[in-house]
Amino acid sequence: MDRATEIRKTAISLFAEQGYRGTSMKDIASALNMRAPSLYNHLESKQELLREVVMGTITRLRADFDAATSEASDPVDAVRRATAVHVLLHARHPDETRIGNREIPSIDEPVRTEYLRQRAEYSNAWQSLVQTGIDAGAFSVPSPKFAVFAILEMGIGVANWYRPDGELSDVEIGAYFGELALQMLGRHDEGFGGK
Amino acid sequence: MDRATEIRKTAISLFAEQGYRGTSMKDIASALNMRAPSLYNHLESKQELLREVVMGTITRLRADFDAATSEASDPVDAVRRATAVHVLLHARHPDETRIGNREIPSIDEPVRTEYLRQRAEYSNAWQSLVQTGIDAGAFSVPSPKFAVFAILEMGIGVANWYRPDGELSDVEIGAYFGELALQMLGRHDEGFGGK
DNA sequence: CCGCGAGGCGAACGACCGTTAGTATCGCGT
DNA sequence: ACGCGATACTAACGGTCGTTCGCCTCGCGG
Repeated sequence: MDRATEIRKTAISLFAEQGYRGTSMKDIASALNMRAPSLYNHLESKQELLREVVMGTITRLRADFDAATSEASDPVDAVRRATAVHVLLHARHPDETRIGNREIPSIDEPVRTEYLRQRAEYSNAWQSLVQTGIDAGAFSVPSPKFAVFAILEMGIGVANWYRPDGELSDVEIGAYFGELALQMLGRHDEGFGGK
Repeated sequence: MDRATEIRKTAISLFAEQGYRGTSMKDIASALNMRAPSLYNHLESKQELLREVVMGTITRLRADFDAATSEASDPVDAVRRATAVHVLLHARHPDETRIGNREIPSIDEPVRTEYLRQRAEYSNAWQSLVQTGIDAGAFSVPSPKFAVFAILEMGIGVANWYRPDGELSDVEIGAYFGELALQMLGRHDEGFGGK
């Protein structure tokens, strides 16, 4: 692993632990037995590190969503798969996703606006997916908009408590939360706790 | 409203919007047409403002939980009430709860450790509540621990999207999420009347 | 063996931060 | 009318920050 990659990994870890503004370039350098000015041989600015993390993560999240839903055979399967990949990304990359959720005020313009736009598009894609399911008669839910918010937020929260050595693996939690999501949407066909 | 209260309200608003470290004493003072040093006639330090917010919020959350569950007649009712007050606090105090969830790295020791301890106790109280329901045969859930995490996180998320002028009021969302929580726990008896 | 680029280093810069000290002003109780 | 407490102000201090600059060393290709 080359220096530039080491620096980025260390920065992500420290940003997640201490916050972006609570982490100095000296902190990052010290963790690699370097001095702060030496970092600038491998990057342009501290802000660049943050930008790479948050934009990379939202891009990855949207790509996973698109892949998952395009593989699905019907709306129920699509929601199950989309929830699973949403949860999986948060379980496997808790540092990156926490930074993306907590450090929004630390992102300089114009990147912050673009980042928020992409997040809104991700949320909108979910709303459309569920609406398609409702139109197809697959779901029965009093307030689909709020149900989707609930599904997304419970997946985001996985980054705060998931531990690889816990009683369920990340894949199992993804499957479990996929079923929870379908329950919350009032899935009509049979299955786990369905009506 | 006296000056001390005005300062605290302004600080909460700015901390929520820009982050604790992204907000300077000058920012707070400017919003009140003051100079930064004048703030010190009304407070001891910037950190004191943060401490008051986060400790006040977790104390309020635990008190509401205790009140809600002690009024309940059975585990199903207790979970419904506990979810409702959890959601209500996050809907009505989004700034304070967001600060409590995002600014953990900004809290100086020893307050941070004490704050995290109180959060853990709140989470533990929820786990116990649900376990009581399972023992009483009211719930059937494959992984109660993770179901509780999901319920708590989906309520925390309300602070990120709830708007007072939305299609549902905060009380309605609290009731709705209470039902979602019971679904997620695989409630055995159905409806509002209990068994 | 030489040259050169990559990458590390100390020094330093300008900006900003939280906070303190000392001073002025205003309004109220007496 | 007077004094005093509350509260605002300016000036300033010590510290930290991100970043730039110039230098030095090291290893490798020719």
